[in-house]
Amino acid sequence: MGDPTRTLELLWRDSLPSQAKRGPKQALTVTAVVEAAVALADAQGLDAVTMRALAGKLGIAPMALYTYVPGRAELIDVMLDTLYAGMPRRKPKGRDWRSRLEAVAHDNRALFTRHPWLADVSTTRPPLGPGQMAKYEYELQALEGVGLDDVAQDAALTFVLGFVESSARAASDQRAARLESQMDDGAWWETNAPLLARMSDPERYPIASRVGSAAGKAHGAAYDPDHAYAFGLERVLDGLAALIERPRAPRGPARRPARKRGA
Amino acid sequence: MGDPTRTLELLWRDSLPSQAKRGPKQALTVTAVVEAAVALADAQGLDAVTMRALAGKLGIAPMALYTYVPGRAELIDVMLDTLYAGMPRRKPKGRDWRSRLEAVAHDNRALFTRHPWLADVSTTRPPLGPGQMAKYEYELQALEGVGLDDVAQDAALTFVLGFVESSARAASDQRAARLESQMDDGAWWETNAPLLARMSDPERYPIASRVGSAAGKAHGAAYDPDHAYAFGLERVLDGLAALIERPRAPRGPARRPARKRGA
DNA sequence: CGCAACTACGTACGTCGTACGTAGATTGGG
DNA sequence: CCCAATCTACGTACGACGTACGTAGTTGCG
Repeated sequence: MGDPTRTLELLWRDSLPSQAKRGPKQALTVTAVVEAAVALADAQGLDAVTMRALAGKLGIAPMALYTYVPGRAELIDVMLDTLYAGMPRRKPKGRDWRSRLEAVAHDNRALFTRHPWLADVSTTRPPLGPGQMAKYEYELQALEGVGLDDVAQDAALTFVLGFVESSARAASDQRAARLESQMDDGAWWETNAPLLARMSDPERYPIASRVGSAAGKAHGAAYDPDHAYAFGLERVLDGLAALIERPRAPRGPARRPARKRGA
Repeated sequence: MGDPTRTLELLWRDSLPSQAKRGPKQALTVTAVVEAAVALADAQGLDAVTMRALAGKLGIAPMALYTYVPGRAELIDVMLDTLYAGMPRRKPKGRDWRSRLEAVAHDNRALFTRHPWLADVSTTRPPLGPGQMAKYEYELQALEGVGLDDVAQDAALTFVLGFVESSARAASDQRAARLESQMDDGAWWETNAPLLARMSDPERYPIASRVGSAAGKAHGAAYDPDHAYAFGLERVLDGLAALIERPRAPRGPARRPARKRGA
């Protein structure tokens, strides 16, 4: 990422008092630049967002971009926050925490689906912009009033979002591998099966062979992102349920004894 | 990553029948190249593993590397598989599945700690090398005999490993941000607090302000990777427990009705 | 022995982000 | 009102990077 302070000013540019400036007016706006960059990334991936390509799309010289944005890293920061700002904000407060959290997960997954290049960006610790802020506020609502203290609330949300990002990244990795090798999973397997069969005999790897081929047959591929997401989300929510719906005990150990935290 | 078939041959190079070759013998071995690359990545990060730098370290010309490895992408594939091959393989079969899985998670986390550049690599779907294979076989043992069918066994392991990678990546992102901004969390906060205070008033973002500052105070930073890992791992295991230790019911719905899989 | 195959490597190309300097437009202060 | 301060836009250029390509030299098989 880029220089944090400079990025902060950029992110909050709309809320910031814009003092009158001396020189000529800018032909474009930061927002327009960011939107063009997002469109470019959506269409051709993050690698296609080069300063030259973006400038060409906007009809300006490459170096003119630097009057809008300090550098490529900061541009990407703003792209991310812009997307966050545009996420849906429903009001599903009436239902149970589980469906609320599920909705949060789905919305985030949808964002990764719509903008696959997000998988190439560090979304865990982006600079704190207005979009991120509003997103955080909104998503925390899903966990309000379920009996978690503030620290646990934050940790739980981080946990859910981390899972969604992780599965989105796995899906993106698979997509990239498929694109690169120019063949689908079936063709890949056909090409490499002979070699693999000779290498990975079921005697050396009995469980791996059994489980691996079972999973492969079930999904029609070595890895099924949709199934991994559906499976994982259930586990994530069940895991949080064990924390939230733990039998009320004002003090003392819960059903299971407390567990030491490993290194 | 690189060309799959060529990479496979490279990965299984030790098990493959090496037919006698015509020309002069190679001065180095693929293994030596890979080990040097790992050392370089450990010391200075994955970006520092340039073909020129690696060649310099090995005392050969940059282009000579291409006689050992088809390209940089394939080199990284082999680096990853080499690390997998060297992971510890204990025999904790006696204990319960939970501590077995916990050990698997810890071992993987330790690998990310020892080699932080792994966070920059797609570890979810690497080419199937001997290291990956042995790792898969070993880690599946933790889930043998707990009553999961083969497909669920694979999904459960993927789930656990995905979590570990996700938290490792978050930790790595934070480390990178710290390095780049040249200041620790305290200094960053001091610098940017005035700006942030003006932007993010607690009236617009009440929950975020409350929870965010509580989490910040508890960890002494905006994000605590160790806590996120400890918290998350408990949830991961609890979530799997809900699947594994589900009350035996030969057929029909479990305690909760089956859930539809979202898009 | 001769030739095919292989290693090692030097040069060079096309890509990238962006530092730097400059020309021209704009506007606030005297 | 004017000019100096200040900002925009941009051209050129630098130092990375991965790696395509061609060549010289070495080895071992037939």
